[in-house]
Amino acid sequence: MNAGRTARERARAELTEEIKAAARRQLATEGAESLSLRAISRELGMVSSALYRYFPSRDDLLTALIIDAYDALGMAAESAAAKDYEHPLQAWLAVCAALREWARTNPHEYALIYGSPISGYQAPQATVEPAARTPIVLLRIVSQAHAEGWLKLLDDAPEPTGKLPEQLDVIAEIAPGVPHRILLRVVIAWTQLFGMISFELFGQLVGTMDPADDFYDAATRQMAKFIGLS
Amino acid sequence: MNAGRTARERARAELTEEIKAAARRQLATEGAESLSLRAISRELGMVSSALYRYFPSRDDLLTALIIDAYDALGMAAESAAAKDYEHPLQAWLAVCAALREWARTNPHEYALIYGSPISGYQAPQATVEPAARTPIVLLRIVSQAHAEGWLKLLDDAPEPTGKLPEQLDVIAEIAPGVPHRILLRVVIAWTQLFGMISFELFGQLVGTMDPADDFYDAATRQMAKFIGLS
DNA sequence: TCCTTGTCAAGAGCACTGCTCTCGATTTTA
DNA sequence: TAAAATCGAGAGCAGTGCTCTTGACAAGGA
Repeated sequence: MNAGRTARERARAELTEEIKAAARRQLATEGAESLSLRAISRELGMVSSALYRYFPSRDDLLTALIIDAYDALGMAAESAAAKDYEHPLQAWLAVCAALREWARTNPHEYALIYGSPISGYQAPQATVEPAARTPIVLLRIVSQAHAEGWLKLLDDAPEPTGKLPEQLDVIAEIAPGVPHRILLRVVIAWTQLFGMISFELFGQLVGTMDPADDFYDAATRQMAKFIGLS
Repeated sequence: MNAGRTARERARAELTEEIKAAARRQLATEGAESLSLRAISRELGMVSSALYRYFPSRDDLLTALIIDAYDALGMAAESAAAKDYEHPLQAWLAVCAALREWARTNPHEYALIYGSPISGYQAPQATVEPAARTPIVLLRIVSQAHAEGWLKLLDDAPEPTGKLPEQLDVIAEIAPGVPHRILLRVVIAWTQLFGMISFELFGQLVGTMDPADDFYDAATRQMAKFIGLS
């Protein structure tokens, strides 16, 4: 990490990390929107203007935090998928559980990436790749399950039409060989998954399915079956 | 509306509406978080402090806007469901389309109610009832379809266990007689629906399923089939 | 009709925010 | 060693939510 380079560059890298750490700390207690550069600089014992040498604007700091959050979530999914499972269904369920677990542990960071976009904030291209890590994990499970002959749809899923075939072709690059009918259902399951997590975290389930443990378990199982993982 | 009452009270009611209208206007262009009381008062030609006579705090204004947004969305769903359909599936699809339509037309108001909760803002009890309008519409369609014998699950959906039975009992009050297995799937479809809308609006689909028209249509159809509306 | 009471907009002011610019001091590079 | 790049500190600007006081006005009872 600190390979060679001048003392200045090492100090800069360290301080950059310290700023992000303080920002994350503040993010956890307050909210995403009330993240204050001045409060961070105060916590770090420096003057607010000095902070702009490391992050040109508040949005740049947010972008860094967003990328870190995507990476952390992707990492959680990947390490859950890395274990050995007898059946791909177990891998699917484990990843789903890990995603929810991470979201519940870091609600504000989850809201940062899957909540409403920050006002006047445009997500830069750099966030696209880390954002793709999580859905890629899900797709790989399905892809591998398909290759090993585990997938079996129990109803006659219709063949996608319209713009869907070419859109699914893009996704098929990650999961080669998987039929479009199944890929479409994976995307549906993906939206269901994060819709469910968001609803739980954002309080939409209060009064009905909250606490959502059993609901989450049942839903992930049924959606796994929905895509052919029985 | 303006029944009787003194001139003062009528003026107050009018100004309250004007403030909300200006806030909505500002909400549409800017974002939810950058909603400024001072900007509103400037637009209305009054001094900022005067605004506090109508809304004690920014949160109170937000609460009013949230309730209005829930009501507008609920209204969109209800009027879509009010038409005559030959088959409940058509009603389901119409309501789903109306929800997406409203969300795409009023993205910031949608984000206000289904996005990340405002930092330090606690949704008051008054928002619960208007928030329930939309899911109730969906449940009524399923309930009526069940009563008329339209519902038919094509796979062997498992019977809900754990805390689910008593949680689904609460929902069953709106859709009496509908089996728990189906109710659970309606909730799953509900989370899928709003997960999909949020993903489209918040830019999570860019690069893959965007534009999402065909995906939305296919997903709503498959989820309708998932709950037994064939 | 007068007059008290309650309501109202206005203005000043506080503490906070993101951000910019300048100024010396320090470090790196040539 | 000298030039160039980088750094933290400080002042300052324009904006924010919110509070408090002041004086004007309308409503309703005597």
